[in-house]
Amino acid sequence: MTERPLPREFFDRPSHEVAPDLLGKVLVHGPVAVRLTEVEAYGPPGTDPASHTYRGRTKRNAVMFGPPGHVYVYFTYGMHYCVNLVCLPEGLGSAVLIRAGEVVEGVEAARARRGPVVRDRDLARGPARLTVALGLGREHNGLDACDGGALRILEGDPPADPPGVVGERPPVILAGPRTGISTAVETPWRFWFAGNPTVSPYRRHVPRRRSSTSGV
DNA sequence: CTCTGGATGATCT
DNA sequence: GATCATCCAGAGA
Repeated sequence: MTERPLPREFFDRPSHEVAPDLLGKVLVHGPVAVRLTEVEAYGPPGTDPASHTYRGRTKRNAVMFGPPGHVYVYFTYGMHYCVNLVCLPEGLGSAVLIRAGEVVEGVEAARARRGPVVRDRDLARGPARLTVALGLGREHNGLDACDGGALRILEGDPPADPPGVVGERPPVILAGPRTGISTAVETPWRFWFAGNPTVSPYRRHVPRRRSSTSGV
C-alpha cells in the first residue's frame, strides 16, 4: 500500500465536491485499511436540513466546525458509531459520511471485530459496520486524519496500467439521494462506485414509534 | 432479493 | 417525549 496521505487542502472545499473524490481513497486505522466505495456529503449550517450542523453548533457536532481533515465520530441509535471527514475551513461545519468500503488490508483483524461468519464484502458494507471493522469509536472523535498518525486517509494505489493500455477501466461514479434521512431526501449527495458489491443497499427513511408508550 | 419490527441511549425540542 | 446519517433476524416472494 502506498503511504501517501491526502493533503489537508483536499478537504478545504464543499463536502459535495470532496465526497466523489474520496471514492477509491483508503482509510487506515492500525492494521485495517478500507478502500472507500460509498460516501455522503452533509453541508454547513442553515444550508442542509439533513446535516447535524443545520441548527448550529452543539457539544456533539463541535468537531464538524473544526479544521478540515479531522474525523467526526458520532453515536446513534443507541448502539452504532459512524465516521465522517470534516470539510471546509474552521467555523463552517460540514463533513462527508463514510458509508462503505472494501477491506484491502487487515481482513483478519476486521473479521475478528465483525464476526467469523461475515462475508468479505460485508465487512465494511454500511457506515456502522465500517467503524466496527476499523475499530473506531467515541475516543477517536476529533483525530486528525492528515497528520500521519494511526488513523489516516491515504491516496491509495494508482491504476496498474498506464493510460492507453488495455486493462481495468476507472470505476464509474454514480450519485443519488442520501440514505436513511427524513429531510432533503432528493438532494443527490450520495456517491458510490457503480456495481461494487461492497456498496450498501439504499434504504428509505422509515419513521418509527417506539413501542410501549404507557406501561400496560 | 424485499419488507417488517426490535434493540438501545444520547441528543435536542 | 420524539427522533435518530443503523443493523439484524425472520418471513415471504
